[in-house]
Amino acid sequence: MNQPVIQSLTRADEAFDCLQTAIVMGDLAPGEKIGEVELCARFNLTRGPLREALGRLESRGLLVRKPHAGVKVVSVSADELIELYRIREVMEGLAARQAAERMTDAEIADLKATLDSHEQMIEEAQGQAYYQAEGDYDFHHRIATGSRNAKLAQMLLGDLYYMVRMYRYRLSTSAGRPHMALGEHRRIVEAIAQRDGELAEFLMKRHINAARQNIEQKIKQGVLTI
Amino acid sequence: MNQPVIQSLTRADEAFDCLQTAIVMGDLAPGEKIGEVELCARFNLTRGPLREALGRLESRGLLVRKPHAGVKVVSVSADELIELYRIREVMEGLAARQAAERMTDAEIADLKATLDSHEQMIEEAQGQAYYQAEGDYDFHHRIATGSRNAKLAQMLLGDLYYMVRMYRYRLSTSAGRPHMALGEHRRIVEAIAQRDGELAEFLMKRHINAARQNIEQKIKQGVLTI
DNA sequence: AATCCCGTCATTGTTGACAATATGAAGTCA
DNA sequence: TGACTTCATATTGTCAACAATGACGGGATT
Repeated sequence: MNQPVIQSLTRADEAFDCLQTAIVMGDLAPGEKIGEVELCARFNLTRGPLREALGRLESRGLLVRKPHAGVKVVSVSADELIELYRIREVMEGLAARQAAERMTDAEIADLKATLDSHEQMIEEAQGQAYYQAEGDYDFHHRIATGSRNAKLAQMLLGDLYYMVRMYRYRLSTSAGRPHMALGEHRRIVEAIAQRDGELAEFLMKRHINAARQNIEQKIKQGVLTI
Repeated sequence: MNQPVIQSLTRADEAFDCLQTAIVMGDLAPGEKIGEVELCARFNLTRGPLREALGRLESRGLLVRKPHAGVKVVSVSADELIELYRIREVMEGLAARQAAERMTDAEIADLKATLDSHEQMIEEAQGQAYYQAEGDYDFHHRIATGSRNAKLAQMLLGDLYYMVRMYRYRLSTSAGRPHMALGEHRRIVEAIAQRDGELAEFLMKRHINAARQNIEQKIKQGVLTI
């Protein structure tokens, strides 16, 4: 009766999830030097599974580890954030193209419905950038999985998005392009619905390119200091 | 005096490298189910560092692990191999474009020299596909690092190339496009030397696209059975 | 005879203790 | 006074034993 619940996960997986979300949510600030014992106490873990999780996170580029010196959360510079968007541009362009070729009609209908709910959420929670960011994440998530390209989805969902989201949370309202992004999303879905892969790729690339330029501009204005 | 040598690496790193090369070289066949104690005996390791390395490899997609059931080398289907090339196409296209914008003149000169040595190696070791494959790998490696895009290079060198090389070794002479590839390489370098990023991207994409079509054709002919 | 259940076994997951190394402070010398 | 060396400490890396879980085989029952 001591809540065995859903013990399907191993401790290392648990540690991995905890650490990853802690990093993404900003509970562990970039550049922060963290000790293993401290983390163990914080997440009720022992060092074995923790170290395994740390290894995975390092392999994914969220942590940097120097032998015998400790581990610290990766701190991405403004330039590197821009580079991330350049990568997203080409990879998500491919994802959109393949999604247009391979998504089922049901998935596309679902995607449209999702956009409707996003629109409603934006109208209701005017200015609540958080929900919008989550909606944006949801949209891109669906495209990635819809590409039916396992490795592509893994790289986008497992690597890039976590790093981007990490900065989204920290900068809170990085985007600030409320309705504009939704319109772009709609056009992309339209292209996918028409099975026009080439157009979907083009629109997606332009969409991410615009987001990058937006961030670049704000950094230049000093609004976003990283 | 017991050869301390260069102990800068930790055991887990050592284990990671051993496992990774073993997988890439085909010493551990895809689908093969491997026990931890067996691996420990094979590579003179203890289970601690080994497990950490296994975690990293799983995170990179070279292994699949089922709790309490063991770990086995990932087996990629023919379709998935093709998908890998689709990803390479867009990512290396970006790498080529950024390399054209950012590589130093010295790096470009070095790259040209590398191609000369490749040409010589191909002529000398006629038909020795191994050396050619290594030369090809070297070329793409240099472009990736030359892009000055850390994350892009990490994803290419740390994720994709290992999976592609895994199949290169297994299929031994997968390529079979000896001089053609070298010519394409030369044209790409030429575009980079002229700082024409757009052209470099286009040529690189076409280059990888051709390689993909070549493999696709051979699979269809039944020459390559995966 | 086939299927289901149960117990043993091997393998994985976890834990705590031990060894090795880098960081930091104190002391000494130029 | 400043810089270098030395030592102590805390932290990380490693190891071997313990616990838990899934897999395999034998037996009984339908």
